[in-house]
Amino acid sequence: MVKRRKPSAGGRRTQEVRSATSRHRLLTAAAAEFAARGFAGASVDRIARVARVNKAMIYYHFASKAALYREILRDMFEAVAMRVAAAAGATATPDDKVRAFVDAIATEAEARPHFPPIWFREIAEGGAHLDSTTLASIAAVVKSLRHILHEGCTAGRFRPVDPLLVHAGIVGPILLYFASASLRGRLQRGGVTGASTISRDDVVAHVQRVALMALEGRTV
Amino acid sequence: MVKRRKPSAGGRRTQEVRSATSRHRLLTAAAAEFAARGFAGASVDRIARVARVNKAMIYYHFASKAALYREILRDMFEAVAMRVAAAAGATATPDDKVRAFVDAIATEAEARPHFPPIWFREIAEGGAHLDSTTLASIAAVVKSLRHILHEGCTAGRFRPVDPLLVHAGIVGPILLYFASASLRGRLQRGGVTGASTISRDDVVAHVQRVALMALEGRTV
DNA sequence: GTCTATAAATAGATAGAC
DNA sequence: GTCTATCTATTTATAGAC
Repeated sequence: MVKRRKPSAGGRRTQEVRSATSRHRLLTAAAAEFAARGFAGASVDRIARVARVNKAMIYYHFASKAALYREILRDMFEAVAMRVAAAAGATATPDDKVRAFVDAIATEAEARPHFPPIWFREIAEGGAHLDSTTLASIAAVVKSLRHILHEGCTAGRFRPVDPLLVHAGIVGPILLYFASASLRGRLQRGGVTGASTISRDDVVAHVQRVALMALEGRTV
Repeated sequence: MVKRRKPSAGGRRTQEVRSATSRHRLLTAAAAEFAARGFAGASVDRIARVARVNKAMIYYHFASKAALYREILRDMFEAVAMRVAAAAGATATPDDKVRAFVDAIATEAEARPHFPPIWFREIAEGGAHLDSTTLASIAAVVKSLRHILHEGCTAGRFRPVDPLLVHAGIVGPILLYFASASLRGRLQRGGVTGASTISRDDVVAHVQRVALMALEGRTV
């Protein structure tokens, strides 16, 4: 998923493996740091300390703090775009493809705990750190969804709805659910009942159902 | 909306007005800074510069950077909780109350441009800066919604659905829409069509419709 | 690939004059 | 209420030894 770009192209196998470990540890620690404090608030000292790697190694593997952050974003959205494209390209009914789209978003959000917080933060700053590659991945997600919706329309199953509205109706709740896990815990202790009894499957099933209802012909 | 708490309780009228202006300018600048860079990334120097106020004034009006941030959070969520409580307490059908709830969230998100980004960021750090007052406001929003849903169930209009699922289905898309305005612009220029043609009313109407469908008896 | 040492700028916060 | 000046810690990043 994460590929090395810079260091010695002709490096020996051992070097590559060692480098991958150090690089990978940095990426993991950095993802947690960026999720918890945002880009501007993240500290490269702290990232290096958590990764148990010398700080100078950050600048050996990456050009800058911003480049490290962009690599995390690129990796995150590439993975989402690929999983969503697989859902859209499969052989299935439009209904099942919508369900698969919802599941794909949830699966990525669950597999990468730092994805929902980082995505929220990147939205908050207007996508300031998104390079063209990552922007293309995000666009690909919307395009996959539009493709699914168009198929559903052609098949007479869906009525025409703006893909971005459907996208917001799926991604918004899913990200909110995964990003707010710890906050729900605090709310529940504060008297809001039924907060943490919702499971991942409950949320996915609910969002799938609601998305499909929004796409059907009926109007409230 | 924002009330002074600390400075001289017996202050003269003129002082209070002067103070309110300086304080208000700081709060406005700080909200923009926290929205754009997050709590850890925000700089009190920059806040003071944008507010055209001496940096030391921040510590005259507020105990610390954290206290300033908490005051912004408190104000934001108090306003939302009040508007939502008004929607829940009005004389109307359960359906109309759900519509009013959606509209209340959208109205606050629109009136305070820094609300969606700050809310996203605060979720991203697990509500680390939420004091008990603000936590109570957030809980009150969920309680208002639960009250509306319960009324609808009693009236035989709604089937029982977890309020937090409905909450996520409303708040997630609305915040996503308002927070991602500038990102949608970039996506559209990158080839995703139909991105910026969606209006506030489109989103509100869509979320209202979808929320009500989710609450009806039918199952997909 | 990994380390130490350090440069150069900026961070949050305070003291004290007016 | 408002200001200047300043303390101390931390920031990103680099130079250069090994």
